[in-house]
Amino acid sequence: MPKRGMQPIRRQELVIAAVEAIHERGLNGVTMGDIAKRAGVSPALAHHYFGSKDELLSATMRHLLGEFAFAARRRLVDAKDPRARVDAILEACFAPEQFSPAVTSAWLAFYMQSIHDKAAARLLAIYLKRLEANLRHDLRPLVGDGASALARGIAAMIDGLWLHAALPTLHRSPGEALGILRDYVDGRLAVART
Amino acid sequence: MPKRGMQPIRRQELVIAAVEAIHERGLNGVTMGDIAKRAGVSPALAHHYFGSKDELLSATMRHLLGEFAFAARRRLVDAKDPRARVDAILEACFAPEQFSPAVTSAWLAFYMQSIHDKAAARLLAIYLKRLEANLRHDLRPLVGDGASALARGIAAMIDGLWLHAALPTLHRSPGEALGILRDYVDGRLAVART
DNA sequence: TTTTATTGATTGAGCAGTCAATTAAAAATA
DNA sequence: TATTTTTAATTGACTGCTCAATCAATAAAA
Repeated sequence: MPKRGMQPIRRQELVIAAVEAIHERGLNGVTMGDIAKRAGVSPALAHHYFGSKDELLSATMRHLLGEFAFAARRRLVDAKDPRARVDAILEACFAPEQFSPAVTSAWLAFYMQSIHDKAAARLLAIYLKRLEANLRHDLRPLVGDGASALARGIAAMIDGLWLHAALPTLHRSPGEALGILRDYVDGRLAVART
Repeated sequence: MPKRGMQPIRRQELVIAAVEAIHERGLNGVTMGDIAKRAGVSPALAHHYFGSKDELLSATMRHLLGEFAFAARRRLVDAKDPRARVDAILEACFAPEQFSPAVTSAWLAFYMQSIHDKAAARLLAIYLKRLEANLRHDLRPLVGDGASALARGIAAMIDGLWLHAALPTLHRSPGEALGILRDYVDGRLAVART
């Protein structure tokens, strides 16, 4: 039952299925069969559209990076002062779209992957550098020289909170995570004003 | 060339080799062959002493948990006031023994594993709960009701800093990580004293 | 008739786990 | 002390399974 123009639809479906499959089985535990089954197609079709498992996983990673960039940009446009811009970034990190269990653990799986995979490391480094640069830029007027260290601290805490949120045993909520992050930032800003 | 009494020695060697192999190949990418080769024995011997790959990896996880508990206890004995006790825990997390690239990425690999593996999740939950309970206990006299949230924040930041330290692209140092953590704690303590 | 979507069957590699055979130390026996 | 026996360490060869990747065949739309 072939309908024309399926390519972009199937690619999208497979990428989304990959996120969920990674959540269930882990990045290396997942098989093309898992992903294809979830997308409702045959494993052969996944190969047809992506050429290889590596390519499909790589596309999945780019998809996540793109979604986050979009969420952050959307929140940044109507944030005027530096403090609001910092908050926009924090909110983007814990918005429901970004923060479903499946999306979070796929993100973290790619973090782990980039420990020993150069290609993944390159993609992730771009994302992390940009995130820190944005934070540093907006923090500079607020804390001066401490901006760089604070940006690194915030970036680290975001990832730590994601990591803990991904562990089902701890059942942490996004709201709680945001609160902890804001307390951190407020504490540093208070010290800087002294 | 069989020498008697090799069992404990080989088990130890294999566990340490497993940590390094996990660092290079990831938890699911690693094979019994990788680990055995690094330990200088045949794959069959690894099976002989551990029965299965799962058992070897589980023993490796327990090894890491045990080493950390030891490092923390050692630093806690001569920490007198609450603030010194908090610092003892932070220092244990970033002490050179705990903080080699291989050890850090093996830790994180087990974090990821426990997203979809019940047995790993149980072990890790015990560790995390105990860490947070210790922090909370020592923070209570310093920040009162905020102790619980601050303990969670510190635990999250520790793991985030580990995660970033494991990414070779960012080349972060343990000293920097400790500085960021201490700034966080100091900021919150200053706010609490107000 | 051409092009695109789709799959079932197949291949080949890699790997966990098994087993029987080998070696040498230690213990038991003469 | 000299010997035989037992026990532990160790491995190479083998088995069976899973999975990524390929390909030829089919079906429908254009």
